[in-house]
Amino acid sequence: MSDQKLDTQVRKEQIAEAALALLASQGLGRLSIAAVARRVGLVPSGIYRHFSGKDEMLEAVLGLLERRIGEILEAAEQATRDPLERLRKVLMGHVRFIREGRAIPRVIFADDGGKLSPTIRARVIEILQGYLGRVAEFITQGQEQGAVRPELDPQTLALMFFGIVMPAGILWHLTDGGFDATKHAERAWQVYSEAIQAPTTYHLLAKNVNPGSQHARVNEGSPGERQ
Amino acid sequence: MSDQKLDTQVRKEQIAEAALALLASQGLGRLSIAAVARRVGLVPSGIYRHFSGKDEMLEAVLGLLERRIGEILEAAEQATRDPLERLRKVLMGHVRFIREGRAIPRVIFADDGGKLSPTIRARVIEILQGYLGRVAEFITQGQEQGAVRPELDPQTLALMFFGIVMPAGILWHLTDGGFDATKHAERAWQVYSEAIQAPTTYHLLAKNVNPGSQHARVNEGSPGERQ
DNA sequence: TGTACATCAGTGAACGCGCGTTCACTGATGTAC
DNA sequence: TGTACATCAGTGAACGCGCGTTCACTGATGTAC
Repeated sequence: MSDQKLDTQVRKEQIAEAALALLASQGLGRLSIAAVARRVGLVPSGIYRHFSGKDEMLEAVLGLLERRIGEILEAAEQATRDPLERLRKVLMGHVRFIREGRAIPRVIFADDGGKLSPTIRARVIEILQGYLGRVAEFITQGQEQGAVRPELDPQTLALMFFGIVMPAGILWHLTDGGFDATKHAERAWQVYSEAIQAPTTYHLLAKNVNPGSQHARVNEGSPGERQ
Repeated sequence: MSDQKLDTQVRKEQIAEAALALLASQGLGRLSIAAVARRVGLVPSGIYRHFSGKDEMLEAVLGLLERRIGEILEAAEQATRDPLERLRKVLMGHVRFIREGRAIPRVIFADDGGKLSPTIRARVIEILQGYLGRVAEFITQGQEQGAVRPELDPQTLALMFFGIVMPAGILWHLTDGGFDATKHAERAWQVYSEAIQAPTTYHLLAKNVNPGSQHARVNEGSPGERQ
């Protein structure tokens, strides 16, 4: 069945990668050893050369998922210093993942009706809370910079942010891609960002026009067009 | 196993009810004939006296679920004429259901990784869209009455509303009730309702002071206290 | 009111299926000489 | 460079389990006389 023998370290990664790809369409609970083995070109029992059992494989795939989520967050952090813009980038990153059939939301929200072992379940919670914590950090940064209303609870806003992604992902999967997740995300983002934004947002333009300035002007086009 | 023989009409309802109760902890895909039978005091094969197969049973349980959701919406409609207040009541109704371990969100969002038959999947979409449609109606009413910003898309707002309930339900289940869904719903509602509210909300008091009036005043206490 | 019968809800054994897992094996690969 | 051997990734048959489903049966219930 398999073309060649491979080092277990390489195979482990291959297997985790294959499992992650399958998660997009199957959910964590329904992911089978057989399906993963088939995708990687092995016979089901071959998986046991690299993992002691299903749970150990799931832990590997969750670790991979965690890294992928981290990558979206880091990409957003590196793309801009504006916290709101970072959040928008994260949102769009998620939507892209959904559309590409990659797993992120499916795993986290499917939750699979208690089929998961306590270990795996705890790991899912850990990843979800880690994610929400980092989104909340973006929001806190926004508050410190005066871009986000200071009276709002970052944790609540983080979960509401998640509440934009999740239903979009579910509807997208449920309708086999018929639901336009991108459009929803864009529209919802407009409502969301306006809701959390502090009344005056000079600082937002400040970074574009003159990073150090506290008093840039609003909506007057590109710097060169000033009258 | 069973104490008595019952009319199939009665049993059908019992079975659907038992299945709905189990959905809260199991999700639609993992719901087993055996578990439902046990709960209703029958042997697994006994279910087949009343339903031709699992799918027919699931259709019955989805019908019941649809009615339950309808009840929440109707209770909200009868409780008040204020569209925003109606939405708040719907939200709190959902949260109560989550806390009582009743099914609504679990079923709809679990989506169970493609395990569902096309018929059942279509039915889930139908119920979800019916629900979202009615929430969108509340929002449209709010716009007509001037309570909700007219430029916002009702469908988007409906899905964002769903985005408050869903993550709360998932976290609640995932943490075995450790997550405070009520508190989240209340905080999220504050953000959400403020975001969608039209800047001036005269009409809100109008209904309390004088249902027919277009020009009631704001924030001056009870009608008797007018100066 | 009492008896005979048809109906049909409920039973339990049995099935095929996919699953996770085990285990004795095979044979390609890398290493020691 | 060539040979002998140990290692260990990959195999395929077999298992127990829970699942949905079937089927011949049992026996309580309601009805006809």
